Amino acid sequence: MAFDHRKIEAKWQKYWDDHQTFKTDDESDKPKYYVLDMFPYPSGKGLHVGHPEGYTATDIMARMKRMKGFEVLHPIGWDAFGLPAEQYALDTGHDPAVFTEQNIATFKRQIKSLGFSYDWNREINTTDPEYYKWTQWIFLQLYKKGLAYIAEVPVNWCPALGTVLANEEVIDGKSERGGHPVIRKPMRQWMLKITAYADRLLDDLEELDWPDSIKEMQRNWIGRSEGAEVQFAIDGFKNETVTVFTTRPDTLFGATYMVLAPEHKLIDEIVTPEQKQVIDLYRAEVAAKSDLERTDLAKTKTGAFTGAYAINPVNGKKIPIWIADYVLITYGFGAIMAVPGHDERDYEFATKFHLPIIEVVAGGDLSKEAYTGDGKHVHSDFLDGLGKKEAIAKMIDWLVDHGVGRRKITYRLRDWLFSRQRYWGEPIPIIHMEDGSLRAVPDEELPLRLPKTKNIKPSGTGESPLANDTEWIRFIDPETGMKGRRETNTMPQWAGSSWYFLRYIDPRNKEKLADPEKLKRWMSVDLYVGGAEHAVLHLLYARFWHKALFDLGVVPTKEPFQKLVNQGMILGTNHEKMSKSKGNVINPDDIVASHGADTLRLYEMFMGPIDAAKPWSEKGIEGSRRFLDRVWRLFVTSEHRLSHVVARDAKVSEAFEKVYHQTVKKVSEDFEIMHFNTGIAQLMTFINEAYKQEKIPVYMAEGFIQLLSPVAPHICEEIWSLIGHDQSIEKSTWPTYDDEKLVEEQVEIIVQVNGKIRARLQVDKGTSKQELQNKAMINDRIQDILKGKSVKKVIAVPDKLVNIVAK
RNA sequence: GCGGGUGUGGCGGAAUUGGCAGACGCGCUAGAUUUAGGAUCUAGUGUUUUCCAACGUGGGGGUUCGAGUCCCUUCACCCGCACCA
Repeated sequence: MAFDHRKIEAKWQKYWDDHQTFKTDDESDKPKYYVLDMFPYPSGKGLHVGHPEGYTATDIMARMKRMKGFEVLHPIGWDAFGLPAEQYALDTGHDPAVFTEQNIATFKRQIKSLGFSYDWNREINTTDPEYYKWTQWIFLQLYKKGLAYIAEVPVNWCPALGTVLANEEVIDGKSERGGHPVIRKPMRQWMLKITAYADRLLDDLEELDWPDSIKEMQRNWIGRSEGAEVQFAIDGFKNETVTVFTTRPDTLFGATYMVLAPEHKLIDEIVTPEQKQVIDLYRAEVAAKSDLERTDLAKTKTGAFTGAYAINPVNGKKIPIWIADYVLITYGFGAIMAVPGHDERDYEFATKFHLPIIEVVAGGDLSKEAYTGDGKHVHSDFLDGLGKKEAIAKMIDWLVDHGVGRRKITYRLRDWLFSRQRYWGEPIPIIHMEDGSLRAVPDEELPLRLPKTKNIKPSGTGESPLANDTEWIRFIDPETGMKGRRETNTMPQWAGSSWYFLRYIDPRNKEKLADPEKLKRWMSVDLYVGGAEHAVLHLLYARFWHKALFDLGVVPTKEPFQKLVNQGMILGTNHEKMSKSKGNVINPDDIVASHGADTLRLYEMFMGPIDAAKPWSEKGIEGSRRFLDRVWRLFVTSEHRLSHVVARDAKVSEAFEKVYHQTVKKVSEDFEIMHFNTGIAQLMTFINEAYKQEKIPVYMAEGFIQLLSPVAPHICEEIWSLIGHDQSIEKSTWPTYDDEKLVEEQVEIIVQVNGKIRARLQVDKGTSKQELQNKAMINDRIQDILKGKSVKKVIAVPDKLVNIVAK
């Protein structure tokens, strides 16, 4: 009889709950292991099959490490603020808090049904005031350190909806809901100065055990670029200069014009009356373009001449100042010196508008294209004859000496836009006083609670719905009587997820974010598993907050996540991304009901490497179930007793004994490096062999069940108890293997002639090269093949092969 | 365009200090069992070929006694970034 997964899984899930089997002991003196899943957002749709993949991987590690003698911290919680709940609330008139609570209940039920070994005592929720109290506290620390500031920045404003939209809510310049036009509108926003940490975020990547692709993406995102800033005087304007950033100051003699971004604030001042109309027209044109169009239409360059001229500081030449949208206001100084001879974009622009192109680095053919390579400088006065590197250094020295420039590093990374004009987020604990000053809410008044309110509709002014709550925003200083108004912006979803891994360590602490001693014990996270979609934003924000907290002395490590693994996506059976519209979605609830949680866990780990994208297969999941059935039938009788095949004094062949020890070794090693698919394959091999045995010793049955238990814990607990144990298998010690049982006395050697296998030899292990060669040469078949040929060379590799080269 | 990755039987995938390609699973074939089917157990299963054998890791080239693995080149697909001066 096959095992009854419904009964057994429910039984052991209850047992684990009742016995608090997975409760983490802070007092333990075992070595620690902190294994973490990325913070789930409890969406109304519930779990999809991608969740159990990462969760099973971490659960296997957690369960195995416990059996290997580690004190394991394996927590879970809810990243529960966010847009979908607010949108649902708007659509239905319900309270997002209630909706969120229901979603969490669904997620929790689903996660529990999969039998993950979380310490549920440490469950946290970002929407819990006891949690967001500390999110607000961290914000205030950043504010006090000067890392949070208010700036006017353009946001996605939708006049029809009367609200600001997140980037992902804007599709082709229209609102995702309703298809209303969205414009870029400057608004006062809270910003976090992540750029102050750019270099450290970049440098510290080196020491992290993360996938190279993720590190590379972070490097590109930060986009550090070394060069120089150069000041250009403007002809006819004594008090104005334009500063540009360039990575190629050595080409300054080749600068034949200058380009400002259309949003550059100097344009209005310097534009000549004759050109004003052209410029205004062009700027209007650009403003009408969405970001997408601006980059999409990048094929042909556009621009307009201001009529003004800048003075090239190095040779005093007048060069025209243009504006063009290929220069971005958000990068560098929003202005460039154009060197068409040695920059492809400038070349294209200069060609189109018939601007002069001068060669200052030899080596290319400027009649065809820009030359961006290295070479000797020409037409460059004091740089002539120098290569790129020396020329850059010399030019920077010259700029510094003449007070018109200096070495400069810029970053692609911009400061973090931290405000959201939304209700369902952490309130920013700041009060705007009527005298214009800002006041931080005192620590002892935290948490600043999100008010319960019926009206979470957009305020219409671009402020968050909190502006509707006149009672909540009003503030009067009890001492001075000065009035103030609470900040109505809330925090983005990234806030709560930027530090949650710290709270798991001490989730109920009322005095502190977490006890420093406990932080010291548990940080950093030893293994962090999640999807690659968080490669940049979440992982960069969390690293930034962590470093700021490190500087404040709150946390003991400068990086939060030592090892990171991205699980690959599970595709539909048609090898395409699962989506409702394609009708290829697999619901884990259905699989748990039909095949069981153990089968789902096993199958997801067996499908392929953890980090690869893999298609789902109906037949595949059945195969995994079949394997568990085979395990069950081997060890358990139809009367639900331990099979008589398992015997204490069973004698087994050396060959089978070897398979067992090989299995312990391979599974232990493979699981340790998260090669679950190959480890499981070895478990299958063992069962295949075990089926051919008359008797199986108890210790082998136990060892096998222990090895399988991290993957399929319910069935293994059941068999473990049938073997006669009265404690959870979790409390047992991971099996060991005996190296001596693995030693081969004889090995098979292949004999090749010219690289082709012609014979096999059984020889003693460790047979010398010379002897191998002799044995190979006297082999009948080899003799046959070598007839009429002369041996040129013989390569012998002990315990592996002999290769005879013959002509 | 730039950066990163992947490419192996009918399918998912094994194999890395360069040394027996295809472990394990799915599917398929045969046998046993069964009234039958399903399930189960056992064996087989890269391609071509009567045999000997030859061929075979996206394509082409190279290094080597020996290449899925290293180098060059090329193609296809996936992911990320996208005028970053």
